Amino acid sequence: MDKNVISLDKIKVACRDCTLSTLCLPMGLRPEDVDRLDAIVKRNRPLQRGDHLFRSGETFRSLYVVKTGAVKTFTQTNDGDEQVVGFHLPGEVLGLDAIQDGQHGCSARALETTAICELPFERLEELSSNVPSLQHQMFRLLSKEIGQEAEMMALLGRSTAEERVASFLLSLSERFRRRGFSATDFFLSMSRQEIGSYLGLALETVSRLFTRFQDERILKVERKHVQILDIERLRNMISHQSPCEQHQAKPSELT
Amino acid sequence: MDKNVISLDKIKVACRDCTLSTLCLPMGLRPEDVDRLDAIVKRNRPLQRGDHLFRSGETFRSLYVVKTGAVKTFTQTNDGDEQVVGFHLPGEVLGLDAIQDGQHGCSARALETTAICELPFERLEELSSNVPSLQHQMFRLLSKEIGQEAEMMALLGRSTAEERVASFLLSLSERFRRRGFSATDFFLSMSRQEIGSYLGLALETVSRLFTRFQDERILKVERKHVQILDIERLRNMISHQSPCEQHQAKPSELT
DNA sequence: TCAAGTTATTGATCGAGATCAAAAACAGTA
DNA sequence: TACTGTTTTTGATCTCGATCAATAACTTGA
Repeated sequence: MDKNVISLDKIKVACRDCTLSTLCLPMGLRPEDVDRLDAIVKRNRPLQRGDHLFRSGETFRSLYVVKTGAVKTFTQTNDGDEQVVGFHLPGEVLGLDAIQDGQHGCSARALETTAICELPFERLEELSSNVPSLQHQMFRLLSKEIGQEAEMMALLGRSTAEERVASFLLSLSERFRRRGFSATDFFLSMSRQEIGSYLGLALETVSRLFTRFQDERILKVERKHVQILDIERLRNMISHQSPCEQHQAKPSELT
Repeated sequence: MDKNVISLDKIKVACRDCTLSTLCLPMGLRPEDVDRLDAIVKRNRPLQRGDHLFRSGETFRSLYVVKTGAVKTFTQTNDGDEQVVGFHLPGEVLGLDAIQDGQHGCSARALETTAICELPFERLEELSSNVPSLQHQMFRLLSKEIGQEAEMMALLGRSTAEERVASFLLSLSERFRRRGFSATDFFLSMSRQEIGSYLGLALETVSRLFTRFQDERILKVERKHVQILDIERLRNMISHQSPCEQHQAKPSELT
């Protein structure tokens, strides 16, 4: 009981005190506007592994931000099994695709115990009208999602299994780093099956690549526990799969 | 000279008189707000086939709406050749991914003679702040793009070459239909190469599938000219690739 | 501590689609 | 009208990763 209160307390951090505020919506807002945003945020009790945050087809009412833990989004394929559409780490927003027609186009469930901030969309929209910098942040947020999905399309359209797994690991690594965790030592909260589904690969292929990367001393993999031993070799995999000129690093990539 | 004036006149239709207004941003706006939107739209002279609308890396200043014609967006792959990211038909918006960091992440060039409406983004943002229904439309627009890209990811991640080409043709068909053109008889403004790049297939595979669909009396293909003879068979290709239950049509699909 | 279920690894085989190659159709131009 | 370059079609071959199958490792609960 006492323990429960404490853990709920931890979860109910105001936006202004939240460590994620640089990743999440408040970025670039004036303190008083952060407080106004804070006022509309609902902080419900955490989800347990396997709990649904929302289901495909449900009416869209809110955006959700992952605070701690991890969530996967997925749809049903024609032949019945699930197709993973994304993995969402702390500071990342879910539900953006549902604004369009007012219903969720995919389902979301927790991969582990997960705390969520809920942003009722009508109130968020209203607030955006009154706070230009919030409107701007919303546009940026949506735009970022579009850019990231386009990158993913390029990955799925063109790349080999090796490149896909390398990209996936680098993406996780970078996202953990930004959140203040180790970029080279982390736990996967999703199964090989789910990784495969997300990357358009069979789960066996994912497993084999993990094994191969381990044999090549690029990784150390122990079930869910991954250590990146040679991040440069991973980077090289996605930048020159062909014996071609090194691409010029765009300045923006250094940020 | 006279002819030129006439064609420019045709292009400079006000939003309120534009046949695309149901597809484009004005949808759901009050007439007076449409006029305010209209006031910030720049209508430059048409692009010729091969002209760039913008290039990857350029500073982002405006969104662009295709008025007539067609545009492709693409990025450079590591091994030098281009990866097509999207095809854009009349009423569709380009540049949404660039809001995020203020520079274009892909290049856009005209596939044929193309008229464009330019929407300077700063002014659009300002107007959105003052016109809640425009802000709402902007959110919907961005959200729609996210949903469509997620669908494309699913297609690229899971589907066979046959399904990809079938989906591509159905998508074009539907988009032409909405614009008042024939859904079963149209010209492709892009090459097999470009289709293949977009769908993650070799151009030879695209060509072979066109030939096969023709042999099976599903299509009639003559270079760029496509006629869909049996749209139901195309639809079946993407809904049951496996001998499984028919999926329930969502009500929203009937719209 | 054992049994049952789940998830991951490893091996063997097969096929869809890439790649290589050449011919054919077409477009632009002098 | 022939000439040059591009785009498309068609054929032959090969490869990557899917699929099938079995075992191993881990997890959970009684």
